[in-house]
Amino acid sequence: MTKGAATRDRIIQRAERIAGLEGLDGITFGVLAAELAMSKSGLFAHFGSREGLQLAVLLRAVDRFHADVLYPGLRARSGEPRLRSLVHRWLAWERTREARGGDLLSAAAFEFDDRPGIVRDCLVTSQRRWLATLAVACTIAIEAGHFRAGIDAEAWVREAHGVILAHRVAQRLLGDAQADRRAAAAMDELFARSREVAHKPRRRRAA
Amino acid sequence: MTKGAATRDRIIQRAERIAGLEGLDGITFGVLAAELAMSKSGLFAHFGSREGLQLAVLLRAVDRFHADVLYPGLRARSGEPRLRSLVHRWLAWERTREARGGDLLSAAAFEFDDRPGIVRDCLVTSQRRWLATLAVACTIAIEAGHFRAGIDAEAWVREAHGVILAHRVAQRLLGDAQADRRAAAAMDELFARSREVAHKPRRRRAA
DNA sequence: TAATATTACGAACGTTCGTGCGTTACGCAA
DNA sequence: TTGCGTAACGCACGAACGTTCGTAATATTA
Repeated sequence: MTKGAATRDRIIQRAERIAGLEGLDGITFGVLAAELAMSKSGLFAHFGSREGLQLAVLLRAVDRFHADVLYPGLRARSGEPRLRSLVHRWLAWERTREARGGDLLSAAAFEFDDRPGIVRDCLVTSQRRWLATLAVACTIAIEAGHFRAGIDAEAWVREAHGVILAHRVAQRLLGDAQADRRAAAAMDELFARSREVAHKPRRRRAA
Repeated sequence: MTKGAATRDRIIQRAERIAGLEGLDGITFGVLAAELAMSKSGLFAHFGSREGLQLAVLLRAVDRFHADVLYPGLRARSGEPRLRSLVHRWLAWERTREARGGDLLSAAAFEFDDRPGIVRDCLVTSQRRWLATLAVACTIAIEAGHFRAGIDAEAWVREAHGVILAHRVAQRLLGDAQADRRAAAAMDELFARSREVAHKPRRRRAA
């Protein structure tokens, strides 16, 4: 059970890159076979169906997300530092556009929002869990006194989510060269605004 | 030049609905011909190419956006009221999911962010223009004293954009039944926070 | 080395895709 | 009513799609 798993890995890895650029629906056995110098059928046998391949790619992406974002982020000190760590890693993940487009997940969120199936279900589950995790972290930050009392944790998470999504559009579609910096600034602003301190007149920070 | 334009309209209208559900790439002459009880070739003749059809659909969507969001929104009183009108109409447009999925534009923003071509170019142009328009409206609101001085208009627009995008994901992918209300609340919060007033301790408004 | 499971292949299938081309039906003005 | 230009059609094409299947090659184990 070693050889098969290895090539399966190679396949998924390659497919992940395609999906990052063209979307999960851009994955086809034909081009994948050509890129990997394999036969379509040999490729097919590993997944049983196209949907199986898409699902495998999605699950792999989720695993990577956990490894790169969730787990390292959780190691930070509980409360606001942990939330900040999680969110900034999220942003960094989203930013990773080189080669294997790192943002397969949020792209799929738009691609599959109206297309029933296992892929969508899996995507919904993972997204829900991730956002819920962030909401918990936010709640802890509030209870720890790092954040102002009265903050709606779920609204906070939606706001962070919005920053992520807007960043992606700015960077990839609109070609804003400073999208990274601006998104980070927006995220910082969100944190600053949430802190439990006196309400002095705020000054803007962006250039 | 009446008969042809009429069926062309019918075609685009139908294609727009498909694109709202499946994305611009979900448009195919085959299914379109079946739905319209026409021949593929007769359909084809109206647009010259698939890309031509996609472009026509996109342009039509942009026109609708202008008619439903931009122009009515601009009629509001200059300054914060106009900005508010624009943004809430934007949200309402995005929310229109019945039948012809109203959000073709932001879906396409993710679909075409890495796919060169006329469609993408057109999309980029229209998006840039829209966001710039909002930024101008925001600037005016600042100069009119409706908004706090020191606000970064472009950052403000990005934040509103984020609310729109996060709303879409919450509504269509995650199935949040209260997505509409929450997005409107987030938008209101953004406005409240931007106003030029004393900084009293803010209370949350969401449930 | 022999036997056996795993892994990959090649060819073909039925569809559907976008796109051409020659021809027919139709709407409108003379 | 006749003529003409536009609009729509039928048909066919090459390519790519996902999928199936029988078979060859390769690993693994005895």
